Amino acid sequence: MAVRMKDIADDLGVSLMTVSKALRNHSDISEKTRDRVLKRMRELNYQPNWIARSMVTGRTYLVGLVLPDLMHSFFAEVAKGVARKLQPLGYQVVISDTGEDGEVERRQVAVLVNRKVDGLIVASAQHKGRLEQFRMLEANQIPYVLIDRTLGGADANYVGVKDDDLGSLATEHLIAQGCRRVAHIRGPAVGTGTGRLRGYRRALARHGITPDPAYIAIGQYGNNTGYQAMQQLLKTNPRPDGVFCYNDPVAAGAIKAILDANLRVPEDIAVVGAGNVHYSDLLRVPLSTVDQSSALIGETAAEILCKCMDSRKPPAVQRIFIPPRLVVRDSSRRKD
Amino acid sequence: MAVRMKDIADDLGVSLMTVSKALRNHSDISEKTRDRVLKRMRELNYQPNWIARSMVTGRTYLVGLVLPDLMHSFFAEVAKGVARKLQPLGYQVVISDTGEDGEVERRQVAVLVNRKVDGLIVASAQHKGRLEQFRMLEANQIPYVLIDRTLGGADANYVGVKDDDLGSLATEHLIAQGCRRVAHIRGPAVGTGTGRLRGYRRALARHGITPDPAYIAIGQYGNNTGYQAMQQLLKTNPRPDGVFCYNDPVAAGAIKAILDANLRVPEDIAVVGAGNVHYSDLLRVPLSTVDQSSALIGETAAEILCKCMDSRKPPAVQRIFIPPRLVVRDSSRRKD
DNA sequence: TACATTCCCGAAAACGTTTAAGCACTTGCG
DNA sequence: CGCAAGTGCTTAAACGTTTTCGGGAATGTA
Repeated sequence: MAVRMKDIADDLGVSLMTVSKALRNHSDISEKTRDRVLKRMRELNYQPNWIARSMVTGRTYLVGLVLPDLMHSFFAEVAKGVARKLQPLGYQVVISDTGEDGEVERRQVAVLVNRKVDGLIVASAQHKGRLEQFRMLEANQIPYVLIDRTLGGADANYVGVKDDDLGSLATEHLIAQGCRRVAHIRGPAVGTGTGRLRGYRRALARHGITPDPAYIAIGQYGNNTGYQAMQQLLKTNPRPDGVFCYNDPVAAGAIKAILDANLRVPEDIAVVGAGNVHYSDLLRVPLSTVDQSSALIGETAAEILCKCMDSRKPPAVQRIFIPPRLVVRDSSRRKD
Repeated sequence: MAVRMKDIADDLGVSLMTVSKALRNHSDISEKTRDRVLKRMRELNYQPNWIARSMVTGRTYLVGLVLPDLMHSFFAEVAKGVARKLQPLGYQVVISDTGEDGEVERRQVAVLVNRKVDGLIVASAQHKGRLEQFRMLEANQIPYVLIDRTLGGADANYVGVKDDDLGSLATEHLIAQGCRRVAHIRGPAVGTGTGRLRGYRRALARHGITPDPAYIAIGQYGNNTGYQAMQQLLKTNPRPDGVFCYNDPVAAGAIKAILDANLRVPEDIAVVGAGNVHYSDLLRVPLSTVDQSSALIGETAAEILCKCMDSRKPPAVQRIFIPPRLVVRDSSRRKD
């Protein structure tokens, strides 16, 4: 069916090896012969067989991208960033959506390893300490880069924002806008959730505000998490006058709950999210948020991974922290 | 490194073929031998080498999913649906984001074919008639399923809503809500855009309303398309009292434009979108929309593709139309 | 001329699996 | 008893590349 190296070789009266070497610019081949081979390849529209090539080189030019939720546009944008860097280099990206489930993630990583991907980029949904899958990667010499979420104690490549800083930035902003009772709707107990919480606490401390435990609501991952958590916060007395939300979807839910309670945003309660998802300024109240440069995270992770895949010996571990960037919109802009 | 069939064979003193057949439940092997082999496989944690297998069978268990834009949550949800069906069957899904660019799409399809994917699911960004890539797929005997967007004249498997019906449904709804000057912000000139436009016209005709060309605005694909198109519509006199928008992001932009012009939604202008993206009811004005059952589209497409990949001879072409479903929220609900 | 070096090219083996064919031994049947 | 069919396993070849090694011809050097 498809044209093989052998076809070209027979056609030109040279050996298969000459064709193989010519294709890869091996120094062994004279310019004249190489041109002859390359010309014929173009004419016959020869396409190298990746599978046969992988079989012998051990490289597949496949990269796994493991994400907790593609529907969250933060991750979709990361994926675009990764693909933008990797595809021009000949890699294909295999995306796996784990649904924020650590066990599914573990299985998917195993499947990808079995598929012989050359490397992995992972935004892990594992809880602290569940690191077996990464030990396994290291045992198999498969390079990987963590994104968005660090894993406690993992001495691994990482690209993302420092969640402490993100939490501080958002909280400081609310305080600067005049909020004195700043609440927080926190995320799951993975690195990201606890880091942002820590930043929130730190900012409060810096301003001599003692954090009220009742002002910290837990938003499990799900659809209405922000709405429900906010309803809970509204029952406190006095109620908060500012809320820093784990992420934008949560913040959107929170705003809905506030408006449904006949309160105003930001006058009664100011809201800040995180992630700057692309619909943030289309919301009922345009949402202030902390941008994490999702595409940049994807691109940077891809670059680091490339370095690892290209070098025989694993290069020094890199941990790159992209500074969070505050995007102020109506939901936190006090008029005064 | 990894354990191979040969290792197990040597270990058990049988031939490599016995191991291979035992693994695949080939009838040639006695139950006793098979159990012995399978047991040892488990003990050694044997994982078949997909590449070697692909090399000889010609099947990769890779499926390409070509989408115009992962950031659009409609497609992200389709992707989840596809993966949910395919992964349990051992397939991996390779997603390719074309950025709504027909040329990029053509290249990506070629790359995926070269990667020897077993099948393709494509939401094509090609304009009418640019069908070479699909001819190429047919020539290579690679099964494919189109989703969301039909391609004029293509006699291919398809899963999606009938865009005419979607357009009619939305427009009929606006008319039923009392709108008399119904405008339309249309999408690009691919099947989806023209189909919805046709449905819009049909609904107007059914009610004896002659469509005013000035009420049809063109929204090229992009970020602010809905906002700009709506601004254009607001300049007409009399201005429309209802707008059916090509999709939800466009509708969100349109609502923003209306509110910025100090008009009310839905009292002054009712708005309906399409796609029911997951943030639709978090928008400034919760958005009425036409749901396209995105996950179901993905799952159905995956099922059809499986049938094609499993059978030697391509089964009869299937075109499955999923009925659009109206989701009425505030943006089109008139109080009277 | 003799010898070393460089330049092109080719033969053989390998990668891990499946497909196809075949072989020895048992069973079924008239 | 003789032959056909079935059972359980093995051997050989193939899939399309790359890696490794080596060899002949041309060129340079003494």
